[in-house]
Amino acid sequence: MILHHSGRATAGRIGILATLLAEQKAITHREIEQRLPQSLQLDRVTLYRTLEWLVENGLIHKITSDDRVWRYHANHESHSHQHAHFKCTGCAQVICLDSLPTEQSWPLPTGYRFQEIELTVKGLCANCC
Amino acid sequence: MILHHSGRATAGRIGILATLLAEQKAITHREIEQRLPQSLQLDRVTLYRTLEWLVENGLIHKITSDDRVWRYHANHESHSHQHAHFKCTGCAQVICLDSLPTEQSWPLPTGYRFQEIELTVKGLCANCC
DNA sequence: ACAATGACGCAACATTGTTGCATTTGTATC
DNA sequence: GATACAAATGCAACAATGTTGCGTCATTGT
Ligand SMILES: [Mn+2]
Ligand SMILES: [Mn+2]
Ligand SMILES: [Zn+2]
Ligand SMILES: [Zn+2]
Repeated sequence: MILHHSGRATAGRIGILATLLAEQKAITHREIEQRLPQSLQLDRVTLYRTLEWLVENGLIHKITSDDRVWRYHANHESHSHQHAHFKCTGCAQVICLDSLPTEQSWPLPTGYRFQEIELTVKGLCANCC
Repeated sequence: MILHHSGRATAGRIGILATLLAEQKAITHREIEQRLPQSLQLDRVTLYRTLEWLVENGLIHKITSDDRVWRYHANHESHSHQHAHFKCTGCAQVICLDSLPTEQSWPLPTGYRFQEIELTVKGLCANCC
């Protein structure tokens, strides 16, 4: 748990990051709240702001989804900065796929500039199959 | 404007579909509301339900985004059922890319079943460059 | 110990979309 | 064309997720 970043290493930040590190999949604000220990009951807003801070400092990343809910996941070294995700259409679980969708230049209209790619594979997880 | 589908060909449905057909890019519920003619002032809920109906009947498709807003676009024959999208990080505009992201089997964990792919390229449009 | 700055908690708000239900409208049948 | 039925609409209330403002508390550097 290295927090050599702009800002303070508070109990909340450490606990939230630990929670995310302990999780294989990407989880929602709600799920994080539920997993936090009794000793770490913090306000929803603080949780939102802490997650934002962890994202800005490159310790976690967040994933958009079609259910309008952000999911958060720790930045393990195993997967690169940019990677694809899988979302189960049965249980809504989201996992990170380590394979990059290749930055093969996408044929954009002329004058358009490429920045990044966002790729989600949908299907059924092993449990929901 | 062929509406040989389950349900009625009401003024609202025809007007909304016409609005979407007249648009190059995918637009939001808000934007559709603004573009509707004076003679077609319908309730927000009706608009939501009509859009849902148009999606179910395969006349339009909707696109998820990181701003938690659905964008809708008519199903022109030019782009296939499955296609990628581009979102401008400057003006939030979304267009459909006609090139398919290839259904090359993504390496999912064992036991997982592939259903579909959702791909958004982000960058700057010609105006925002 | 003190002051400055950052983090936190609480309340209120914003946005987007959904649900229930009564009323209206379109369509098939007569 | 009138009638009956089902579908579509309008309105109000609700739900879920996330944001903003601001006063208070805690951490850190001096
Ligand atoms: Mn990920
Ligand atoms: Mn499209
Ligand atoms: Zn599942
Ligand atoms: Zn743009």
